[in-house]
Amino acid sequence: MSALPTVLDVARAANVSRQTVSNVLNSPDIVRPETRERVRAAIAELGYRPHASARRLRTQKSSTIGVRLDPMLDGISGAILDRFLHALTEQADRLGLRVLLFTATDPDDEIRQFARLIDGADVDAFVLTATFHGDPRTQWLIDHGQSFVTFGRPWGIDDMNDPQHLWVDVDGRAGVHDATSHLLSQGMHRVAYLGWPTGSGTGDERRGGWEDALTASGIAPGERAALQIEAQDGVGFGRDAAVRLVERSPDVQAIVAASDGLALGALLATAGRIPIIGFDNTPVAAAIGFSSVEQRLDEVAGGVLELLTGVHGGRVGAAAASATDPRHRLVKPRLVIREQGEALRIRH
Amino acid sequence: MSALPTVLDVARAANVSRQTVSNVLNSPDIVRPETRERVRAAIAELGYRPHASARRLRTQKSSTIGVRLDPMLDGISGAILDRFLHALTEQADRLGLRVLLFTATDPDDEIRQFARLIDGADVDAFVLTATFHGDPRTQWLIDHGQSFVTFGRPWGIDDMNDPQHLWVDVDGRAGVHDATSHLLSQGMHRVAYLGWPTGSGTGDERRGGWEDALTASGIAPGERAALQIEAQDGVGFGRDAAVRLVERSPDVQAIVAASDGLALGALLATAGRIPIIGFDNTPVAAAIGFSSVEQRLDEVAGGVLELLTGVHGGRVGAAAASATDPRHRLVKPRLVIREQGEALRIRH
DNA sequence: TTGTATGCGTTATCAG
DNA sequence: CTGATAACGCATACAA
Repeated sequence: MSALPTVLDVARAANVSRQTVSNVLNSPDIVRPETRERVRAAIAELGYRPHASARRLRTQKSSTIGVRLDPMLDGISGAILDRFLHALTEQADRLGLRVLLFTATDPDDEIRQFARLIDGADVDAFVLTATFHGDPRTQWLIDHGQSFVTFGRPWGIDDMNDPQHLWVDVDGRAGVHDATSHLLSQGMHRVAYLGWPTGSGTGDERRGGWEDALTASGIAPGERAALQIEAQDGVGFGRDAAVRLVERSPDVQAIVAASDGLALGALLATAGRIPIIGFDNTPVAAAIGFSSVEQRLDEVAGGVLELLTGVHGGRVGAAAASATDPRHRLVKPRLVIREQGEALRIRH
Repeated sequence: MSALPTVLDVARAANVSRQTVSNVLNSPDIVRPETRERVRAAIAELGYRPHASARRLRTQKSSTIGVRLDPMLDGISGAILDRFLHALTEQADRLGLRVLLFTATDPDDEIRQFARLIDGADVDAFVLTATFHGDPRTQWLIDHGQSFVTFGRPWGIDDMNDPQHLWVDVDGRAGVHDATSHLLSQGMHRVAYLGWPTGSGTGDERRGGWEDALTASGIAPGERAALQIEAQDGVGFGRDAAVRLVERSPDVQAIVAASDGLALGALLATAGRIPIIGFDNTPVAAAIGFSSVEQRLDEVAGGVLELLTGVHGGRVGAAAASATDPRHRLVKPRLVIREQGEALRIRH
């Protein structure tokens, strides 16, 4: 049951010294192949595993990444964090890293948690989500020399070039651009955009993608105005806004929305009669059956870990590469097309 | 940056010996108050934190709970794990416990992960979710003397009384009973049930709650048959089934569903004209606006931790109490009533 | 009540 | 290439 084997047990079983065992584990190449194999056999036979805490105590590394579990951001698309976490955990495991969860009530509290986890040597890097303009957390981490990567651009300051701030983000502009182009290419010229109020970095980028596509397609900016409407995130808000939109411009042929929540609202408002494309490809989009822009969270997770374990990543994992390695990464989303309306065919 | 203070630094600063400091931390009551305060002041001043790995090495406890992050079970209600995780992490933190994530592709792989995490002393207890009939994981854990608690009953064998198996579950029967009673008390006598096919423990329990309520209300079992319909989980399946139900029994006055996914389907099928109550109170229910049975995941998380740290919990946390402590816990869900139909009012 | 000695399992250093 | 010795930071049995 208990009484896990230690290096010493392995050493005895293989007839070598304790240190040789350690070497086999950490620098296999400096051990004679014959001995190495003998030790490996003993390890396998005894089912030995290095004791994580002991190793951490010795190496002063926890090989653990701290991730804050947000209090469920926006109702319907809260599941995206879930999927990100899953991808992150899975890939971290392959790199010998663990993922430790923590919670916090607000950014200041989160900073307190940082300090706690660092001081306890529980964690040696952080992954931050839901970054926002003027986020105090990143500055604190930089000031305290901690390694971290954010999922989300450091909106505002210095965006692309801050050498201290490693980040991965999804290219929402490209995603919405693709969605819009797809609809345009199907012959629908009056593609509307249902987005969040101006001012959020993410939201403005996404709207930009729609604008770009329309412009490229030769739609006059003046015409664009009639095809755009803003709403807070949420099914109800989306429905109301879509109703107003259609009243104002009855000839709308399709709608691209900034989120699946808004998309669902638009779908309800239009009874599924025109194509709607959402964002995030949440389970709801899959369940109801409408197209959506998928974030490719596995790619994001991979990018986060790559940055974290890379040259600029700091204390985590094996560093080796040139100093010209990228410090950020923009992941291109993927458009998931679905036949729409099946689930929405309503009886009366 | 680094160079964290150790007990020794604190001891020097407070002019005491090294383990007086340790005592202040672990058994404050055996230290003279005056000294204790002096030590505490030094701790505060230096910003000292016990080194987690060192302590774990010494105590042979990791104070860490392993949780498997499922690959997102059933589309729409996958978010419930998310909320459970959040509650668990938050409450574990208050008990000085950490939550470590891992993933697995199937039960056998999960068992391999168990072994890995145990052997590495990364974790000293597990919380399992999504238990099923004949689950090999629980048997393995029992055989290997590991402590664990499941969120979900060990369906099948020995349910309530297996002394080896600690579990917490939500009383789905009571939840559906409440939902049904609520509708009955509003004067609707023909309350239908849209549930999963017979055979799943969870599903059968929930259906039982509906049957109980109808029976108590004096509805004949024969009449019940016409009011019940089965469907796999999913919005589309729920919609189709609800359509058939209404065709078969046009006088249905309300529907209770086994999940929010099914409920949403029913809502679409009936265009929101009759009250529908779902299960799980997912963000979708909140966003669209229909009633649902809430699982109270904070209660579940609390129960899990209580069992884990209690007498029967094994290696985790402080054990102290009588041997008659409960080995399982059934959490009563809460009915969340919402005004329905606002979001579903469709334009044509 | 406080101090002293010892070991948890690992890895790093340095001698053979 | 291998083997002894020390140290990571903490906690506990024991003696003062």
